[in-house]
Amino acid sequence: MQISAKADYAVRVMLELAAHGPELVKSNILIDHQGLPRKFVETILVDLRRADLIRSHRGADGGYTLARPASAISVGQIVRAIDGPLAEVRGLRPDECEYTNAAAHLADVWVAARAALRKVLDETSLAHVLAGKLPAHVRRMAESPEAWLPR
Amino acid sequence: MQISAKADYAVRVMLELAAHGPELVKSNILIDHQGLPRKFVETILVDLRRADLIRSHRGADGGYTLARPASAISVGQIVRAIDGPLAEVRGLRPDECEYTNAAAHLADVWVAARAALRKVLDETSLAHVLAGKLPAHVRRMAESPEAWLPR
DNA sequence: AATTGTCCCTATCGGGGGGATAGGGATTAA
DNA sequence: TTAATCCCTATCCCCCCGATAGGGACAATT
Repeated sequence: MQISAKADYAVRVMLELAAHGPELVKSNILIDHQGLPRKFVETILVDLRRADLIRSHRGADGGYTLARPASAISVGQIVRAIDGPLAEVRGLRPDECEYTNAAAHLADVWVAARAALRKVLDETSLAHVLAGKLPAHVRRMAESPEAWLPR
Repeated sequence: MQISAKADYAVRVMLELAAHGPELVKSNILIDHQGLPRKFVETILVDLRRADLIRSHRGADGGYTLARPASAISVGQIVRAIDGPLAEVRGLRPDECEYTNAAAHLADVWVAARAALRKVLDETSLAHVLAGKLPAHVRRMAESPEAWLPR
């Protein structure tokens, strides 16, 4: 149940692109602004382009830009492009899991967990995060004081 | 964002224990009923005991039993005992993450995601899963048809 | 006290993947 | 032609995941 460094980096890079609007941004800018490891992020940028989340331009005056408006790209899409489907169990999607005996209803729990994640990650766009104005139900989640307590 | 095999196995073992009520259950029974790898599950049982989620008894007529009633043990507690804190980012809890520039508000998103997970996993007990009667808000999540669609 | 059945501990393994780097090739603009 | 940039492949290290082996500790029975 952890979020990979790669996915975290990917979202940060995308946010940095969103902040620069439609203009081309060089990888060095992204990397410096967020303080990320160079070569590693380069491979992430390739992944993001292949997932059609960003567009690239080579040569002098090259760079990267979002493939769509920041309001049309969700955090969930980015995480999925990098890490694969949300909340997999032993390499299976939650809905593909089959359980017997006492565990018969366990799949329902994993599916609910995935749905809960989707409600946050798929309904929060880069534009939301950039502006610091999250959707109401996400904001309520993040604002609750107990959400910030360790467990 | 995946649920480890170890955590999945742990929950299934716990459910099997819950199904047997307060009586001692031998590891072989648990393993056979759920079709799990023997030696691997033995190490999981040790972890669960150290986390004070189960009690064990050695010798002939030994076995395992829940440390508390099934209604007082949540799926979240089990997952946490096995995999560590929910939704960590680069080994840090979401609330410990610090971001700058365009990513300034990203921590809010990770915290919201964790809170969403907690709402499902921490409020669903073994008794709920065993009976197939999940808490209302979890059931609503799991029942939504789109929750079962891949993305 | 010997036996038996169970849990318990440590060590180990193969494989894979996460995080990261190196080096150079391809492309574009000037 | 040159310089800047993205792009690709390969590689590295290391840790962890999933899983196994073998034997030690313990409790009950006899």
